[in-house]
Amino acid sequence: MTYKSEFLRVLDERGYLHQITDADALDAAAVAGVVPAYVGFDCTAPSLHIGNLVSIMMLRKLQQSGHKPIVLLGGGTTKVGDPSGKDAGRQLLDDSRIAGNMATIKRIFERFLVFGDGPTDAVMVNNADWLDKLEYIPFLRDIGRHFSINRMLTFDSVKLRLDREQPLSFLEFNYMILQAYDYLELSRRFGCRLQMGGSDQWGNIVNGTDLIRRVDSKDAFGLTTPLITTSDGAKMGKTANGAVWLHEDSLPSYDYWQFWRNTQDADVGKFMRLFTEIPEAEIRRYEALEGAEINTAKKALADAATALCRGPEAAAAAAETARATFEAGEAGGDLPSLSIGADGIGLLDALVGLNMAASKGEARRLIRGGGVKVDDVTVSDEALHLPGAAKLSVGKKRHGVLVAG
RNA sequence: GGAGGGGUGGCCGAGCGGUCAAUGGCAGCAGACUGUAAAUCUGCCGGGUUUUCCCUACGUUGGUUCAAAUCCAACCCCCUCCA
Repeated sequence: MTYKSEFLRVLDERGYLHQITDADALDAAAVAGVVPAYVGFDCTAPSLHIGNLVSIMMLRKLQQSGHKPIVLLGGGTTKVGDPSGKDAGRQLLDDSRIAGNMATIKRIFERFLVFGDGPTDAVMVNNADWLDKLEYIPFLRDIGRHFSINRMLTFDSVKLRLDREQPLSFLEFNYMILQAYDYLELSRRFGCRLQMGGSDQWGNIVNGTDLIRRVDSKDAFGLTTPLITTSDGAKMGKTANGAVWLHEDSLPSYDYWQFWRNTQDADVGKFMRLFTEIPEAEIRRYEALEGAEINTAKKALADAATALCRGPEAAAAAAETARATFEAGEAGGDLPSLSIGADGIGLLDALVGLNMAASKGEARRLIRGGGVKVDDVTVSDEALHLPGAAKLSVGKKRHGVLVAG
């Protein structure tokens, strides 16, 4: 369908839309005036990762098209600890850790959104502000009465668990209620009329819109994004070292750039639409490239995505390091480095020290398998001693440098 | 509270007294081929080391045994049914 509002038109064109509760009404609302909208984020870690990026970009599009983004951090729910999965012992975070995480997370958002007090400025709130104060009996009476267990049991998040005979604690069962309550609270505080999230959030979001309708007799909307997978079906966002973090303290910009550079051919266009602001016409041109030419497109993707998240300078530095390393065969300045003393260092220790191998045993295996190069020459001597500066490589992609001194 | 089933390496899942650091599969890493892609084939895939050696590991703690992931006991947790 064609949308009248800039907001939905952009989301549609760029591939962000999966489901909308009432597309026509939301479209009309977005034409008529400012729509405050929110996305909730967990704050168990000091950084968000690529999996959150679609939602972040969506908030950015929202603001760019003249609406108000609300970033909701789950300080309250984080404190309780998400009981999902089978390992019961996930540690509970204390207030100071959560506060610390929230501070760094806010810095990520500042790259994507404009915060302030204006009508379309972004705001960031913490659901601990209201969840902490809830009183059980009044909450049950005012809110709990609107939830039917029969219906809750039909939601995928619950149903799948039960069908698979996986544990589902009462606490977790209550998550959807708490999330619905968050939406109600934001509706009251900021006039929030839209909640967005990943497709797995659909049930929770719909609960929120229903609750607002029942309690306050107001219309509220929900919108979800498709689950972003790579073209071979895997969830995106993993590298050799784990999650692709958005904050530079958790993942160097060079690695961030490399993540995008290594996108599969088939995903380049999709990722450009979702994670960059390259104009559609230009994306089409990139998509038309064939064979090895598509590497140009991947570099453009990496440049643009890194510039958005890490800033143009970090992106340029990463791009230059990659160029020097891969195309000129030199050691680029952004590569991980390890300084060594006058005595030099053993090859195994160097590999471990540069995080290029998790253990000496792994380093040995890599050497035996012919995967390690020193200054571009494959080595076979595990006991090799490196006297001074050198470039180390594991495979084709992972490089590091030893710096004398 | 009662009865039954179950807890194994990042995940799934075999093993059910020695030959078990533990079959398979997935994921991951490396090699070959390429384009820092995909697919395919090959190798690796707990840690250490002076590599037919030593640690650590099959929910937890004890016990039986020359020997336990495997048997016994207690405890913890999960699932199903009953109350």
